[in-house]
Amino acid sequence: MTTEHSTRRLGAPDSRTRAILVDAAEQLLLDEGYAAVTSRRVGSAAGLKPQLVHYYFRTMDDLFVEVFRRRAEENLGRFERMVAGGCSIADLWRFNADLRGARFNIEFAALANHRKAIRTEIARYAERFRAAVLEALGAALAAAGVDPERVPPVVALLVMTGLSQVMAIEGELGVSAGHAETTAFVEDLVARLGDHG
Amino acid sequence: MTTEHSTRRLGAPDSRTRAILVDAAEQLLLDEGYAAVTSRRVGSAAGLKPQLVHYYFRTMDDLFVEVFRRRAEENLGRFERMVAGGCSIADLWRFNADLRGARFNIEFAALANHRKAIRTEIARYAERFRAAVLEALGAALAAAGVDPERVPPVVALLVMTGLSQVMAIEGELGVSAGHAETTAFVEDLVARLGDHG
DNA sequence: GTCTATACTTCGATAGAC
DNA sequence: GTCTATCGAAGTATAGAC
Repeated sequence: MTTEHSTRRLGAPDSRTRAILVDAAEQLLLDEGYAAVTSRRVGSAAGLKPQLVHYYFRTMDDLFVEVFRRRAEENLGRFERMVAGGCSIADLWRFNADLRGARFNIEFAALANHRKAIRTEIARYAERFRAAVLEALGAALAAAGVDPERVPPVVALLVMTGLSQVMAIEGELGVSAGHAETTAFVEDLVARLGDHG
Repeated sequence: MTTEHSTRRLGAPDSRTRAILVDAAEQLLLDEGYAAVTSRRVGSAAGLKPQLVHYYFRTMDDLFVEVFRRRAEENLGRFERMVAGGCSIADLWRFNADLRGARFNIEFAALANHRKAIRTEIARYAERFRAAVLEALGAALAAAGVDPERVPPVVALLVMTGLSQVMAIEGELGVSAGHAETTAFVEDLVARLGDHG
């Protein structure tokens, strides 16, 4: 994460303990927000001493970046495997509408507000993911006979992303008015596009 | 904020100093994220002693709730004044697409993740605001001749909200691919609807 | 209404023993 | 690789003088 060198020892990246710490940090982040991810609480949640966090990660930011990166890579991998087998607009919508990652995204968006290293990491991933989805969505829309002049794929992508994001955030707050209706609307639209292709 | 009573003194709600503290807290929240909103930093930013924060607010949560509530009321007031004079779909889109509140929303969405008092406050406001916008948007869509059976107003509302939200979050990260194109698309659509009505 | 003083907790991080 | 021990900084909150 950083190029400065210090005399401090650092644990191996493939360590089992290290993975456990990342698991604990991710769980804390999801359950209680990023402010709860402290070396003491991560250690405790993992059943280990907090100093081990500093043995495996130079700083807490390094730990956050690792939590993010691990999930991002996993997500990107899943997406690429789905696309490789050929995928419909409905598949793309379902992948996108997965609520599992919503809280995760909110926390990291907030974190990115004031932690430079994390913002950089998120931006890099967001662009990679964006490009991958755009390519798949463009192909799927073309197959469904949608004129890209009339509905640019990138617009459809942003609408799709925005919809699932806003429903996820509101869902967490307990506000769900119109969600069922909107989901039904999108699924109907997507099904009709599927019939065409 | 709370019904427990303690012996501690509390400053007047209409105090000038209190307003300055809320200003400072809001600025810190926007600039550096909610984790930066501590009694020490708020006091320092306001040029006052941190203990004054505790004189005006029983807990830091009370301060957060006040920051949120003040802005929410102001926002709702502005919206209602706009609607009172009659408003078009374009007006609604512009109001919604105001990026100024994006960071604010992200921070509070993250805060709501783990602070019950704040979540309750946000949910209450979100529902009020949602109802107000829905009413205005429903009327504007009807005036533009949009069939509510074909495009339910609540769906249009969620699309609108989602779009501006996702563009705001990405914009903060420095990811802006497709944003200009999407904004142009929406503005064109909205203008065409305006011509009809 | 604002201050000093202070209690107590938790934080990130490091050094060095085993 | 994991532990004990420890530092200094920062956090929330309260009591009481002025």
